[in-house]
Amino acid sequence: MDEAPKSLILKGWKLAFSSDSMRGSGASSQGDLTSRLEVAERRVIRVAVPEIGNPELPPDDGHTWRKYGQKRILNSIFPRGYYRCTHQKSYQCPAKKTVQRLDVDPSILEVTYINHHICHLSSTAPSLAPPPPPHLLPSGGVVVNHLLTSAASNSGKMWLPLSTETGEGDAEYGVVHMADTMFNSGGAAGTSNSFMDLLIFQANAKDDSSVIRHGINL
DNA sequence: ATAATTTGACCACT
DNA sequence: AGTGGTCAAATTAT
Repeated sequence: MDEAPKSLILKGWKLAFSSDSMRGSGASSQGDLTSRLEVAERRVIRVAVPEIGNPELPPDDGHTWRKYGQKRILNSIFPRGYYRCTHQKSYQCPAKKTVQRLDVDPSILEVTYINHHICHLSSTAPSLAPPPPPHLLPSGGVVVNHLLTSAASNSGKMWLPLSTETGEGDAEYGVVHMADTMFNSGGAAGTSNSFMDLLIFQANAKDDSSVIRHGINL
């Protein structure tokens, strides 16, 4: 029902990136399933929702997502959206992502990325996806990319720390650069790698010419 | 017509 | 039993 141009919404996005692998919830307690079968790591990114457009519209990370479900979570007044890589059908991209609005901060969207993208391999998309930059790093990856491809030359980027309102495990973090990541599968049992690199990426919309959108229509 | 989104129900795990 | 997650069918949008 809404047909708001996504391209415009991307302007002025603030991204808070926190990488964190392995959580204590669920499987880690028993240490059974955490063997190595499910290496699904989850990265939690916080983004400020734009004042315009759908507040639940997640930022473009350079990949197309297909919503496959929405569920209401206890504790949250807002429902959680489940997205999957559109290429999963064509490329089997295991990448998934969930978008949840913080009840405490409706202006913040908590996007949880699960798994990495494996698309980009086949160049079936010649003129599609001009965004080269967005690439997750080799492991540990930082999925945070900027849609400002053409604006790469733009120097209006600012990295600053974003809030910590929850004051939970997300204690204060210093600004960092891209996560380095060293997690790997398996070994981690017991390894305390609760590190979280947080970085905020503010896209300056100085360059309107930046093509943030990639062909979505078919 | 195709593809994506929507909503509900089902399933799995805790 | 409850919650969270996924699938499936229907609907809507492109």
